[in-house]
Amino acid sequence: MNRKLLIIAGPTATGKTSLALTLANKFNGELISADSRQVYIGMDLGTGKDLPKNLKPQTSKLMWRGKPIRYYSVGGVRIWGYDLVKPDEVFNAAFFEEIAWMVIKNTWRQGKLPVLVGGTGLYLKAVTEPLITLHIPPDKKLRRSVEQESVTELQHRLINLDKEHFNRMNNSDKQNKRRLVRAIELARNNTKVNKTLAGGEKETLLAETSILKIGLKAPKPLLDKRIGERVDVRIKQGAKNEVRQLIKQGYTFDLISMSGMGYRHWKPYFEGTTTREEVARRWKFDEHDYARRQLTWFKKDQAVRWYDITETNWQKRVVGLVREWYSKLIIR
RNA sequence: GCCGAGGUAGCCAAGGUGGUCACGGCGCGUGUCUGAAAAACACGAGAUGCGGGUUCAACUCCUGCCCUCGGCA
Repeated sequence: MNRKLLIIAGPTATGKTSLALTLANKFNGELISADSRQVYIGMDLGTGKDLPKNLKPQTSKLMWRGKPIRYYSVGGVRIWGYDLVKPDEVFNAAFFEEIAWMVIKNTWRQGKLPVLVGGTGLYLKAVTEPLITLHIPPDKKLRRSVEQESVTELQHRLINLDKEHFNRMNNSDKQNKRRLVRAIELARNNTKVNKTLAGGEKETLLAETSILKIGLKAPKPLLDKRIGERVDVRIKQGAKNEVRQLIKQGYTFDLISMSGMGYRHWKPYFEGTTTREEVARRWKFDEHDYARRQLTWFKKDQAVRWYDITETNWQKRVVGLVREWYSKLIIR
């Protein structure tokens, strides 16, 4: 077996998608966007889907939850991972893992190279690493019943159920209600570990797959500048109207999909308590912080081959690296 | 020029009968992360306009200067 999977990671606004498209063209690839926000239908400008205007999605024969998975075709290259669910539907890392692997296998079947590109660290990890607890589903009833409880109450609840788990958590997570609830959820379901990919298929596939991870980065001041410009462009292109449309369609600001940047920021604006300039400002600040957290996440992955996009010829060097990897049978 | 208000971190901003060199928010920096992850959470750095006086002790009181805002001229 000689299966290959190319991964392009890095913070927002470094040009991941454009690099991925270039590489896909050169190496007969298909893109899979690993982005927790671009999965929503109708959320385009705010999430920064880099698509030509008026490009319509196409339906594939791959079925997920009874519906065909959509993809876009840009200059002959397919982009998957966009428009997977409606804004009020549930989506998460486990779902992404399922879909991503369906697409990856489909791409291989055609003799092509899957290029997983995105900034959502957990989603990339969900595809490339065996994550056991990822397959324990959320317990809605439990979540609803404890959502009002304080951090201390939740801590006690977890300590009673699984003291070891609590002790294993770090200080930050111990004070994070969302993580505590999830831990409680796991403690109550620790026998129900089931796998979405039957029979440990994912592990087998991973074992015979050669993965190359490329990371893009830029000095923070430059990155912040690019982020600022990108936000301005998206606003100019009508990010506000996109939100207005979503509201008109009945989607509300309390949805998870609407908690993303470029959406939640408009809430005070529509309520008349802030200006468009202020929205832009806040949006940019949050993007800065997001980029920082993405970097924090990816930094820990020793396998990532980093490229600074301010260095000359970085693209040529990336292409060179990919070519070498692509032509060899297996690289370890 | 006169009257009034005020000058506390990059920005907004609390404070007190003078007494561990000062609340908080934003921003900034660092980190956490296994079904919400563009979420959620943790940690950190940073300040009393300038000078003089009173006092054991002043950011807090007095005073001169500089600056800002509002009103009057």
